[in-house]
Amino acid sequence: MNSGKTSFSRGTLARHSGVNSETIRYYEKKGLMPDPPRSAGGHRIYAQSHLKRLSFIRRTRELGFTIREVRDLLDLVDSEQYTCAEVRDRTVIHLRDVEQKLRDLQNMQHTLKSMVSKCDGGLVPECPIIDALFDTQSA
Amino acid sequence: MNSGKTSFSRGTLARHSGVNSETIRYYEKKGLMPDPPRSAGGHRIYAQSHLKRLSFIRRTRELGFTIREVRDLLDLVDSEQYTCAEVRDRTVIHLRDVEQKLRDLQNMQHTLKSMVSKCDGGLVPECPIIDALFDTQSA
DNA sequence: ATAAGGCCTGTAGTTACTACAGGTTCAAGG
DNA sequence: CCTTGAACCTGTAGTAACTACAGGCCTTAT
Repeated sequence: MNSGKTSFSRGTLARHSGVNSETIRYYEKKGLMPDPPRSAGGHRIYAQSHLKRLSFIRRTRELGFTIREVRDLLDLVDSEQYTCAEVRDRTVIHLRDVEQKLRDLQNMQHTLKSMVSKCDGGLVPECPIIDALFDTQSA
Repeated sequence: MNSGKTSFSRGTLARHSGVNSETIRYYEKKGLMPDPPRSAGGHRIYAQSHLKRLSFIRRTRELGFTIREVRDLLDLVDSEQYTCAEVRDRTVIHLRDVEQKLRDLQNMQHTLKSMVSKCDGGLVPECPIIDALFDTQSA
């Protein structure tokens, strides 16, 4: 992929970026990727800069940023008027979200574990898990 | 709410269960809640048993079970042929899912934290976060 | 008896994709 | 140069789990 090719198709971009080719079209519609140049027949033509941008999007999505957050981040970068502080602020806000989800999941894990531990896995329909879930008092 | 009322409307059920009244209709369509009896004019009429079932659904959803998993669990309970072992197995499977999500989020948290720590929050557009995200080499 | 509120139905919107159908274009091999 | 099969084009529909209408009927309290 470093073999000097300076332009490529959507499928090739997909392969090199690890993003599904339909998803590339979706990102274009959502304003994350620019409308690329087209061939005479209407096919999209991509360059290295597109690959770089798409990789940014993929990495940012993998870190759990929403499409909207990614777009805002890209808009900021595209404006060329961003400061490091702005970017950090957004990242910190996202980090807080992640940490909240983490706490929620830890609570779930705790509850599930304690339900499972109360259960002897017997062959009868007397189940502390079902009881716990049906019990109106329990949280 | 313990005031002896033996039947109530959808809105009242919603208030008592903490589930949005539109969501009750949705659960009915998805087969989690039964088609309830109706008044002469077509309004749904609910009883205590519905409140109990809906609370079960809410609690189970809060623990991160999918609609499908909740329905399967309810089908099992409704069959009255389940064993404690079956219920525990499903709960353990779900627990594994939760723990995988937990690990993913912990990775995110770690990456985000390390990006933020590399950033001095300066007023210039030279940002280690953006660099990290744009850098094709980084994971 | 009447008016305000709640309920009825079906449908559309949300997020972030993914997967077609039906038709055109590209590129490689002969 | 021509053929052919793969890849591309468009728009739309499907996924999960709700939520929010619109337009109209029912209930209930005064």
